[in-house]
Amino acid sequence: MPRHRQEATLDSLVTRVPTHGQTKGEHILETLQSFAQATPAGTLLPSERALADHFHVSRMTVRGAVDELESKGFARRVPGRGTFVNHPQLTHSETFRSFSDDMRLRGLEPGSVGYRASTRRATRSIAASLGVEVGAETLHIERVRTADGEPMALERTNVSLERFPGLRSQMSPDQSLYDIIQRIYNIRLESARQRVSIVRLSAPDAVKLAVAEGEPAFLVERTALDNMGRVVEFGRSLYRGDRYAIEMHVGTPGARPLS
Amino acid sequence: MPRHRQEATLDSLVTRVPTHGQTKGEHILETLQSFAQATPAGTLLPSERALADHFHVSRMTVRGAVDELESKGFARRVPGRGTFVNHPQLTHSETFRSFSDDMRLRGLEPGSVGYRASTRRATRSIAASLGVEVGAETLHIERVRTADGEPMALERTNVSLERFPGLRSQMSPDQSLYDIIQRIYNIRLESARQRVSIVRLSAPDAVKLAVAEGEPAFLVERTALDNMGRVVEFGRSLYRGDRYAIEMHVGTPGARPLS
DNA sequence: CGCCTCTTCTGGTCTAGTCCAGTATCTCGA
DNA sequence: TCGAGATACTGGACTAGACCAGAAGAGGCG
Repeated sequence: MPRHRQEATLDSLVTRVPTHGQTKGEHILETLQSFAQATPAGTLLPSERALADHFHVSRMTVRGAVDELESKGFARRVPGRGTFVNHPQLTHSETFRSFSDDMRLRGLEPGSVGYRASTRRATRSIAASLGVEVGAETLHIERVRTADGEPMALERTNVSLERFPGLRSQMSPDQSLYDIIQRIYNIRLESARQRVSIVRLSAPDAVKLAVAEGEPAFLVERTALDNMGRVVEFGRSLYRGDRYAIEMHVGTPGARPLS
Repeated sequence: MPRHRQEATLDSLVTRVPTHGQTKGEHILETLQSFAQATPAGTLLPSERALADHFHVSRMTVRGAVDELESKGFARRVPGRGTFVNHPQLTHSETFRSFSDDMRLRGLEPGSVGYRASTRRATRSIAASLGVEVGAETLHIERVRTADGEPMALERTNVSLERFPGLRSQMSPDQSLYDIIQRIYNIRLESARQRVSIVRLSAPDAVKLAVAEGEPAFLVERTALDNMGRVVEFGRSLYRGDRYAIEMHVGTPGARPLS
C-alpha cells in the first residue's frame, strides 16, 4: 500500500557487522540511531514488524531498541501511524554529554587552551568525592574549554590514577576526557550527579575566561559514574554566564512529528 | 533458601484494587512504587519471577514495570543479586516537578506572597510560545514564591484561558498551578522544555526578592507540555542565585544499594 | 579452618506468538 | 461528489516459555 509521507526503506538501513560482544538489541539501536541522524526529521521509520523481519529478530527485541531510541529523543512513536525520526534539539536530560559533544550539539566547535595536568595526592574532600583513600594518586586537569575559539568554560577535574594508570600520558589537551576513558579503558560514562549554582568569578578565573572580575558564572559540580555506579570523575567547571545557558527537556521527550 | 539481607515479603505488597482503565503494568508499577516509598532503601525486592507469580502476569510484564520503577529512581537492579529499593535524593531529571514539590523535596516549606493575576491579550511572542492566536485571552500570574517564608523565586507565568476557562477563579495564591490544572481539568503536566541562564536582577525584581539590585539570578524559561505534547504553560521565573541550586541526575539513575 | 566446587538463585536477553485500539486508505453506494 | 464501511496497517500490551552469565549460599575436602 502506498504511503504518502516520506518513508524510509529497509534497503537504506545499512546492516552493519555487529561489533564484538554486542547484543542484538544494541546492534539494532546503533543502526537505527545512525540512520536517524542521517535522515531528515519526520521521516517515517519502517514498522516494528518490518524491522523484526529485516534484522531476523522478534518484534519484542525491536521494541526494546526503539524504546531506547525514543528515550534518547531520536524517534517518536505515534500509535496507529508509525514511528518517526526525530532530531533532539535540546540537551535531553536523559543523555549525559561531554563538553565536546555538548558544544557540537549547539553547532559550536569545541577546543581547549591552557591545558595543565598534575599528579596530586587526594585531599580528604577529593578522596570522599572520588571514592578513593586519602593520599591516593589522582590526576588533576585544568583547562579552558573554548567554543568557536572563544573561552566558554574553565574546567577542573580529578580522576583516580589507581583506576586509570597511565591516563596522564594518554590524555590529550584537546580531546574529551570521556572519549579517552571510553576508548582506552573501555568504560562508558553514562550518568552523573550535577549541582549547578551561581558564583561570581575571582580575578584569576575571570582572566582565564576573558571576562571582568565579579561577573556571574555557572558553577557546575559534577560526579560522573560508570555503568556500575562507581565514581570515575569529580570536577568543578565554571561556565561563563554571558555565553552559556542550560537547555534541557525534563520528562517524556516530546517533539511532535511534522503534522 | 535464607536470605541474609533485609528482604521484602510478597505478603507485604498490598495488592490494591486496580484503578479503572489501568494496564496491568501500570498497576504493578504503582504498587511497587508506593511500597518502595514506604520501605528503607537497600531492601531487597522480591525477584521478578516471584512478582510475576504474585500478580498473575508474565515476567515480561513485571520487567516492564520494574524498568520504569528503575528509571524513576525507586529501584536499582543488580544482576545476579536482585532488585533493591532506592530513594531518589536528587531532582532526578526524568521527573518534572512544580515549585511546591521541588521545595518539599528539599525539606523546605513552599509558600507564596504578592499574588497578582490578570487577564491579558496574548502578545505575538506569548502567543507563539503558548500555541494560541495573537490577542487570545490568557491568564498572567505573578507571585513571589517563598521557601520557609523567605523569598526564593519570582514566578511569572502565562496560561491560555481558552483552554482553561474559569482558571482565574479556581486559582489560589498559595497552591501549585500544576496541581490545580491536574485536579480541575484532569490534565497531567508531564514534561517541559527549560532554558536556564544567568541574569542580573533589575531594581524592582531585586526588591521583590529581597536582595540587592544587580545580584545574579537564574532565569528559568519554561514551556510545560501535557501528555499529548500540547503547550499548557509558558513562564519565566527568577531564582535567587544565593539561595537556589539546580541539582540533577543525568543519565541512568544510580545510587548503589547498601554494600 | 580455609578453599573450592556444586547448585540455586538473580537479572539480561530473546523468541514467537496473541489480542487490542487507533489510523489511514480504498471502495462502493447514495 | 461525497460520506460510510470495510480493510489493512500501526504501535501497545501481554503471554509463556527459553538460554545465559554472574552472585552467593551449601558442602565437602584437605
